Amino acid sequence: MATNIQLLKDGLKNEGLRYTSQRQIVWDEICKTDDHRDAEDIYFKIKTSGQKVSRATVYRTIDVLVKNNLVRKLELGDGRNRYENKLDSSHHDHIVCIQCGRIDEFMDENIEKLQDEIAKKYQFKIVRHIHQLFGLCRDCR
Amino acid sequence: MATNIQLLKDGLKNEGLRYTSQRQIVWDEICKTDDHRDAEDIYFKIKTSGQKVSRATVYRTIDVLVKNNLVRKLELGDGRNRYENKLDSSHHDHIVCIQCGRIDEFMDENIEKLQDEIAKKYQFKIVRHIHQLFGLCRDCR
DNA sequence: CCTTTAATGAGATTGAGTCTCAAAAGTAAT
DNA sequence: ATTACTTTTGAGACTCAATCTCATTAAAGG
Ligand SMILES: [Zn+2]
Ligand SMILES: [Zn+2]
Ligand SMILES: [Zn+2]
Ligand SMILES: [Zn+2]
Repeated sequence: MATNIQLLKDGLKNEGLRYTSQRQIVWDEICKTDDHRDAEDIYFKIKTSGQKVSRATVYRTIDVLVKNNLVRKLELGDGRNRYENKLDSSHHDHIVCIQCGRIDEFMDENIEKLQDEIAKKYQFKIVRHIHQLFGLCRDCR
Repeated sequence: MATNIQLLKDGLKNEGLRYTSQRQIVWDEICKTDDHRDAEDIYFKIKTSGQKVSRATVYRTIDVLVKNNLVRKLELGDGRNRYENKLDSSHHDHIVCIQCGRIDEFMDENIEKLQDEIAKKYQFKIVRHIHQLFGLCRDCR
């Protein structure tokens, strides 16, 4: 956890931003699990734990963390963004159960390479991608 | 265009739904271009053309068309769904310019196959996927 | 400390999309 | 056509995630 604090401090310093207790609280909460949670979840977890961070600050801090590459934003296309810490996870994409909400992670080096080739073909300089598979998990079929 | 009308009538009949002038107007508007437009765009295009279809009906009709496989919904993760007609286009994914909004279409048989393998590995039965590449197009670099 | 500047909180606002319910219109049988 | 029944429509209220406003609070550096 000590290293998490330093990660945050360094990230903020790099951007010329200030280290505050609220930002630490939000970052701590996001580091607590490897789930893919939305901002409201994170906000209410903090709230019910008795700590005081406003909704606006939670949203603003999450944006800061995403920009600083500490958190990844997951766009599932259902109107709620999800977030996951990037503490130890390298790049991956997601396979989502439309029944129970279970989210598994996958990473396929070949797909990543093919994406680069597509970018070259269309003469785009890619900065990010969204790749999600939706279906029924083993338990839900 | 005559065939478009029949496509709509058949699609509605299959679902036990009624053929109405409003549904025809919405479907016509979506068939007019091969763009990837959001519901508000479609609504205002109809409105400014002098035809009268309410916002609620435009949204409801688009849903009907998506369910009937006449229209594809595109989830770009920015809070606005886009729609495109499926008149002649087979399956494809999208490569999007984050600067000018340009959307190109791509389709890679190998990626599609690799997705199936991932689904097998994770024991999911896939029903759809989202795959979008975001970056700068040639003109915007 | 003191000053400067950024961050926070409470609540208003936005914007896409959905819901409600009375009125209108399609459908089928008489 | 008339009637009876059911679905669809329209206007506007409502929802929900997310953003914005602005007065107050608190970092950071000297
Ligand atoms: Zn499941
Ligand atoms: Zn993940
Ligand atoms: Zn561009
Ligand atoms: Zn397309």
